[in-house]
Amino acid sequence: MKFTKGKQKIEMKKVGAYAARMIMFSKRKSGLFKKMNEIVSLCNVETSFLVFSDSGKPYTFAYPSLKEAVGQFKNPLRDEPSATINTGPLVEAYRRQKNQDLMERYMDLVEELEIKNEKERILKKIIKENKEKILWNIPPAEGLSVEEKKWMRQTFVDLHVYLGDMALKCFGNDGDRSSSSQESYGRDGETYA
Amino acid sequence: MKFTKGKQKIEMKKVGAYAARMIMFSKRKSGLFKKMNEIVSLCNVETSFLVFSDSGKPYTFAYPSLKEAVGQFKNPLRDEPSATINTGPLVEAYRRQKNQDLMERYMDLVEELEIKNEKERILKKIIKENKEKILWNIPPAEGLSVEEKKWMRQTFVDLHVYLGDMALKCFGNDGDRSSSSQESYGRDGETYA
DNA sequence: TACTATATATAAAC
DNA sequence: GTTTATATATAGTA
Repeated sequence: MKFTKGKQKIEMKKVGAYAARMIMFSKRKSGLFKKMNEIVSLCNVETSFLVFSDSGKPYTFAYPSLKEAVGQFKNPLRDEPSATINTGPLVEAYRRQKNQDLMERYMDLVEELEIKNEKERILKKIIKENKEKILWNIPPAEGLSVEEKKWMRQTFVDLHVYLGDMALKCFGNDGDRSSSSQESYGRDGETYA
Repeated sequence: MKFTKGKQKIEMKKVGAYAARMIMFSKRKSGLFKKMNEIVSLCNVETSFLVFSDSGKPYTFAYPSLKEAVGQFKNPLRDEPSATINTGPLVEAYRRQKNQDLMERYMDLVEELEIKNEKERILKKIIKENKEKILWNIPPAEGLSVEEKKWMRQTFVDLHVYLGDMALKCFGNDGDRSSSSQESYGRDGETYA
C-alpha cells in the first residue's frame, strides 16, 4: 500500500549534494512564489523579492511589477490638474526609455525626493546638468570572472537589502524588521536577529 | 469532539475587513519569513524581501543582512594582497558611515561597475567630483502627507523591483522571472505574467 | 496569544 | 514533471 515514504522531516541545514539542493530550491521557490502571490492577493500589500540561487541565477517576485506600476501611479508632489495622471518621474522615465539604466532611475528618485529637502538644491542642479551625459548601462555578466560575478551578485543583494533598510528608516518600524542568519530564526516569534 | 471548524478553504481575493486583513497579513508574513529562513538555510541562496503592509509599515527579510555582508565580503576587482580583506567599496562605505545615504551607496556601485565599462570614464569623473558635496539623506516620513507617503512607499517598492530587474538583465534569466498581478499566478507552472 | 481541524506544501520516489 | 504519504501552515475560534 505504501508507494513512497511520503514527506519526511528534514534537518534545517544546507543540503550537501548540489543537485539535491537545486531541486529543493526549485520546489521551495515555487512554494514561496505561491505564498507571495497569495499574501499579495489577500492582504493588499506591495512587495518585492529577489533571490540568487546557489548557481548564481536571479529570480524575482514583485507586486506591483514595474509594468503594472506604470500607468497606475500618480506623483502627488506635482500640483498639476489630476487630468494629467501618471506623471511620476519614475513613470516618465520608464516611458522615455524602457531599458533606462539604474543610474538615471536613481537620479529620478533623488531629484524627486530632493523637492522636500531644500538645503540640497545643489545636488539637484548637478544631477540635471549631468543627466544628458549619462547613458550608461550595467554590463552583462558574460565577460566577468567567477569572482567578479560573485561580487556583482552580492552587490545587487546588498543594494536590495539597503533599500529595505532605508524604507524602514524612512517609515519607521516597530521591531518587526527581520533578517536571517541560518540558525537564528524564530526564537521568540517575531525577532529574527 | 469538534471544537473548531479548523482551517477552511478561502477564496484568493482581498479580504474585505481591514482588521481581518491585518491579522491574516501578520500570520502569513510569519509563515513567509519562516519559509524564507528555511530556503536560505537549506539551499545556500542569497535573498532580500521587502513588503509594505496595507497600513504602510515596511517589513523586510534579508540574507545576508547588511551587517553580515560587512566583514565577510571581499572585492575581487581590487588586486590587493588578500591580507587586506573586506575592502569592497560598499563595505568601506558602510564602515565609513553607518547611516550613509542611498545616493552615496549607489555611487559606490556605479563607480565600481564602471571599472568594467571603459567607455563611460566620464561618468566616473563626474561622480568623483560630486561625491564630497553630497550628504543627503532620505527624509523621514513624519512630515509628509498621506499621498506623499504613499508615493514614497511606492518609490521604494519600485526601486526594489527595478534592482531585481537589473539583476535579471545583468545575469540573464531563463524565463523564470516572476511577478504578480492578483490573478495571473501559476497558469503554466513557471510563468506568472 | 493558543488551540484544533483541515488545507496545503513538500520529501521521497518515479 | 507526477504521485503518494506525511509534515507543516493556517482559518476559525476562544
